[in-house]
Formats: sequence, structure tokens, C-alpha cells
Amino acid sequence: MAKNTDPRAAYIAISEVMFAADGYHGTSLAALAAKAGVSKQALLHFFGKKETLYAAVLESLADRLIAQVQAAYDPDPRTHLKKYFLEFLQSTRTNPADVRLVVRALLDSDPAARKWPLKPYLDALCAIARQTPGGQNATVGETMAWLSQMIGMVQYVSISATAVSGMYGHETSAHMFSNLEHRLTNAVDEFATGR
Amino acid sequence: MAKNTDPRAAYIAISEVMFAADGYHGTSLAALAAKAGVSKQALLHFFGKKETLYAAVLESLADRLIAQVQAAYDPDPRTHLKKYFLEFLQSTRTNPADVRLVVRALLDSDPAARKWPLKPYLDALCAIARQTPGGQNATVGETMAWLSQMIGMVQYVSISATAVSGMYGHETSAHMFSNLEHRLTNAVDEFATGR
DNA sequence: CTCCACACTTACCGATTGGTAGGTAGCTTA
DNA sequence: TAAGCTACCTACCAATCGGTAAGTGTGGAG
Repeated sequence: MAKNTDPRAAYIAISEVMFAADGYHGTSLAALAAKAGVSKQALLHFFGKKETLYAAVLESLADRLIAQVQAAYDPDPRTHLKKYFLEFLQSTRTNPADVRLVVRALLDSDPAARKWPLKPYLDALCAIARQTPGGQNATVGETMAWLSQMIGMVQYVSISATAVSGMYGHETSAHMFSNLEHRLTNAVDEFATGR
Repeated sequence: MAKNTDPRAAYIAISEVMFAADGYHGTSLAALAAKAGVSKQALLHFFGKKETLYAAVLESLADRLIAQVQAAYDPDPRTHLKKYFLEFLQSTRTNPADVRLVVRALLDSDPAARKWPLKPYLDALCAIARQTPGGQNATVGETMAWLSQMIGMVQYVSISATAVSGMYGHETSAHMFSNLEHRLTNAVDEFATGR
């Protein structure tokens, strides 16, 4: 019953890293099992299907993203947003798997399947943004549009960091991160004051 | 010899759409062949391996991206950039496959493999940006950092459009595009005038 | 008419895929 | 102690994977 020995959570953690690295189709049950040191059937025992395991990984990811938003809490919504985005940017350097998973989930999202595990995360950020002075005059659509651009910049910089490092050196890549810090802070101020 | 009957180009075009939709690992040779109305071996006859076909698709993509940059030419580099980014944004709505491919290529890019087919495209944009008054004071790293954020916003909005439409309605998604148009134009002015 | 390169084809291959069937060791509960 | 649950295991399966081998038909050059 102890959580530190919950095999299910351990399998999800291992699967997340591998799905993030190679995508859903690029990651086989056998490879996941080998990494976990068990047989395929240990995974199938808990999740039944590969698809269900992937869904569990995305759910766990969503929980972590929301927790990160809450961890950056500040009574002032503008400061809350700033703190969150800077920590979010920082976390993409120490833990790139999450961003890769989100982008892969976006790419693979089936419009027909209405299940969208990351919606609560976006809703949480949207609610905070609309508490700022500038956000009160903004519609949900405007707020979401702005949010997507914020998140998009962070995620794109993160996933392209590897390639950019290879092409132009890691200094250029590092520059992208520091440049983005200023841009994020400015953008939050811009939005929070209503432009 | 006539280009409109060149089977190789036709196979690349079909493969691009399918690789963009389902990724490299999610697209089988059999599926590609079925879409093209030929057998697997028709594809292997031209490309030898699936990997080579994928590389040809990326090369074709890079050519098209560079052509798009050149098509937006204007004697004034600032206008050139504005025209390009707006057309780039527009093209992501009419032809989402390209953006999806780029992002997938970024996600799947192997740091060990030094081949990076999209570098000429980035170099072309970088050269134009550094011709602007503000760009002349910027290092390559600063310019690349800025460029990545521009491209990142466009690409993220494009790939998340499907999911956002499902979650918040297509009006919100449309708002993201129009909002981004202004932001891109302003950002080019900001960069070109040196902040 | 012959030759031959081109653009394919069918037939087949071993390896790997996700998934099923059925068993088992160990702990917990009655 | 017997029953039952959890957390696995081995053994196996059909389908599909990327890729090879060996032709086939057609159209143009000599």
C-alpha cells in the first residue's frame, strides 16, 4: 500500500520518459518492459492495453503541470503568472520530457476523440490570467490565444534546443533561454496591464 | 522525363502528408504504398529504405520552406520578414502538414546525427533579419533566439489549433491566429528597430 | 527486331508488434 | 489452514513490420 513501492506509478514514470523520447508508435511494450525490468505482461496486467498506459502517462503529466502552477502561487495573479512561466521555462531544461510529451500529445491528438487530458491545466492558467487587471477585459478566447503563445514559445525553445545547439552551438541555445525569460516577463506585464 | 509524371516526386508528396499526420514510426511502408496505389516495393525501388524516403521528404520540405522565404521577397528586409511571417502563418492554415513535419523532425532529431536538413532555411531567415537596422547590432545567437520564438509561436498555434478548437470552439482558435498576426508584425518592428 | 533500362509486380522472409491464456509465488484475510 | 487477491511469470499467437529475391511488361534506342 505504501506509495513508494506502487509499481503502477513506477511504470508510468518510466513510460513517460520513453514515450517522450520516441513517441507512442516508436515505443514498444517490450522496450518499456525491458526498461522497467519486468515482462510485457506486468504492464498489461495494470493497464490492459498500450493505449491505456499512454493515457495514464498523459493524465499523470497533466497532474504534474497543474501542481506546478499551484506551486508558483502568489496572491498577486500577475506575479503568480510570472513566477509560473519562469519556473516552467526552468523546468523544461531540467526535465525536457514533459514538454516533449505535451507536443507529441498535441501532434497525435485525434479531433474525433474528445478526451483532452491537458484542458484542466490550461483552464487553471486561464483563470489566473483573467484575474489580472488586463485579463478582466479579455475574453476567454483572447486569454487562451495569449496563453498559447506564451506556452508555445517556451515549448518550441525547449524542443528545438537540442537541434539549435547542434547547429549554432550551445551558447546560442543558452541565449534563447535567457532571451525568453525577459520576453515572458514583459509579455505577462503587457497582458496584465491590458496592453 | 516530364515532371508531372515523375513518380518519385509523387511518392514524396504522398509520404509527406502521411509522415506529418502519424510520424515516422506511425507510418508503415504498406500504408504509404496503399495511399499511393502501388506496392511497397515501388517505394523501395526508388528509395531503398524507409529512412531514405523520410530523408527525401524532409529535404523536399526544406526546399519548399526556403522557396516560401524567397517568394516573400521585398527590398526592405523588415518588410520581407513581415511578409514572410504573415504568409507563413497563413500557409499553416491551408497546409498544416509542413508545420507538423517540422515539429516532428525537431522531436525526433538525433543529436548524434549531424544531418539537419532545415538549417539552410533558418540561415536564410537569419541573414534577412540581420540586414535590418536592429539586426545589425545583434549577434547570430540573439537573432536565432528571436527567430526561434517567432517560428515557435506560429508552429505552436498551428499544431494546437485542432485541440484548442475542440476544447474552446473554433472561434477561440481563429482568435489565436488573428492575435498572432498582430504580435508577429509588432515583433518584427521591435527587432528591426533594435528594441 | 533486339536489347535493355525503367518502373514496377508477386512471393516470400525473419523479426517484432500488441495482445491472450494460463499458471504461480507470496501475502492477506476469514 | 484454506481461500483469495496481487503481482507478476512463461508460452504462445496472428498480424504486421521493413526488407530481399526474382521476375514482368512496356517503351525507347540502336
